Amino acid sequence: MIDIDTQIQQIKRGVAELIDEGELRKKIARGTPLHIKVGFDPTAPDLHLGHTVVMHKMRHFQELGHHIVFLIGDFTGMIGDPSGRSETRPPLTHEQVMANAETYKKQVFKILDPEKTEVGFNSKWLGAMNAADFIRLASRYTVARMMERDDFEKRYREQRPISIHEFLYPLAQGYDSVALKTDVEMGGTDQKFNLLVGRTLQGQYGLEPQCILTMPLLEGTDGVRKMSKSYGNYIGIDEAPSAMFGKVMSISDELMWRYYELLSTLSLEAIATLRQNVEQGTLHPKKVKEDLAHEMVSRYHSARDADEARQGFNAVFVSGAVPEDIPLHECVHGEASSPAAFLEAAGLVKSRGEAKRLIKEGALSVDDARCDDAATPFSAGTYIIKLGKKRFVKVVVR
RNA sequence: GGAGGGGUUCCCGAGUGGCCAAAGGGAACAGACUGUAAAUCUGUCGUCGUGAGACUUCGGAGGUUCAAAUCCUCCCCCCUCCA
Repeated sequence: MIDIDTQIQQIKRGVAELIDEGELRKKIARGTPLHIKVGFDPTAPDLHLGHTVVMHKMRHFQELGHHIVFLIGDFTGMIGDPSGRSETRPPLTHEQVMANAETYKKQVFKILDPEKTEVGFNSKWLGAMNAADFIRLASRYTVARMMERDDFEKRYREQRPISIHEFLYPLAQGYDSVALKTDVEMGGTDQKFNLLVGRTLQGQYGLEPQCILTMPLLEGTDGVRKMSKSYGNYIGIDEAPSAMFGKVMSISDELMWRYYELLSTLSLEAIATLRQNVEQGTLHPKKVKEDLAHEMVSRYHSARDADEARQGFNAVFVSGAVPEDIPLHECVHGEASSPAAFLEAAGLVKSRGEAKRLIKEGALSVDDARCDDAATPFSAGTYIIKLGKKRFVKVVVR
């Protein structure tokens, strides 16, 4: 076994909070692999870089020889983690859950070691409970303690609805820890409340309370809100190399350091050196950001893809070249062959009016020349159309 | 069950009969500037139309009126307090 101090040191790196270090030391000292639980929602199989922060920590535990349970919350998914935004979701069918689980596996094993990962479903024990069991579970927690949760407290204060079943979510998640006799549960800092409920419930059921480890939430590409699919500020780990590269490049310099800290495998010392060099002006921040983008693309695709993405990025945005693989749109001369018409037909804009506005704003260029004319139909031929900075389409007029 | 408050365009939020496609902010998009950065400045931001203008939108359905997001009726949903 790796000695305890080394383990603790590695485990603590990058975490937001660890409850409680002393307890964790004792658990490790037992010498048997710890049972680490991390829960995932069954509805969102499109993982993004925000999810990977926790996964890397899971990976660290695996490397230290511990046992990871990747728990898919197929039962709790029927409730939906209370956020105030989401309504109750319709329960997924068993087939959907299994399909999502497969998608998860495909993605998470880019980070986790499949040999050392147990994939579980919490419907196994939660689905087996009857109404009386649930009442007994609910009796273990009080409304006052439930209202301590930031989200509940806030919504109550703002007179926004809280449904009773939302109280069941933390309880059910907490019960998972009872059922699995979890030693450590991990999650984002937003999960702290739920994780603590698990800790409390374990005590109520006569078990040794789990340790809690929260990881910082990664901000999305806007640098403000946490990365989330619903905010549209995410970088998916299944995204194409060029898209992934471009999205990383679009983050601010300040945010870049945050991404380095939470996503890169570079040592904290190495990152500090980079930062120092940038601040002293001896290293260009764009280069540093490119390296980060390269690292991400290499991890989820390949080093070669990353090289190509870097080249493509610089070709398109620095040298003004046309990217490869741009969509093709065909139309017939005289029929919707005016700029405004084919922009709409090609799906680059939502309406004819939007196309016209953009053209008026000077966003359209045809074969590298700005085009201000929304109405004149194109004559037969092939044109490379650029709308704004990022949207390209090849138009063939017959 | 009773009393009161509320549901507005992607989000927040103003708007109590015509000047409202609806203030303001945010997001988004475009232009300038750059490192496709960020920040900043400028502009756009319901649909159709070159335009004048037409059409659809303010929880839902009806109604009053020359005219309704604004008034009336019924219904649906949310919140608070009392029971």
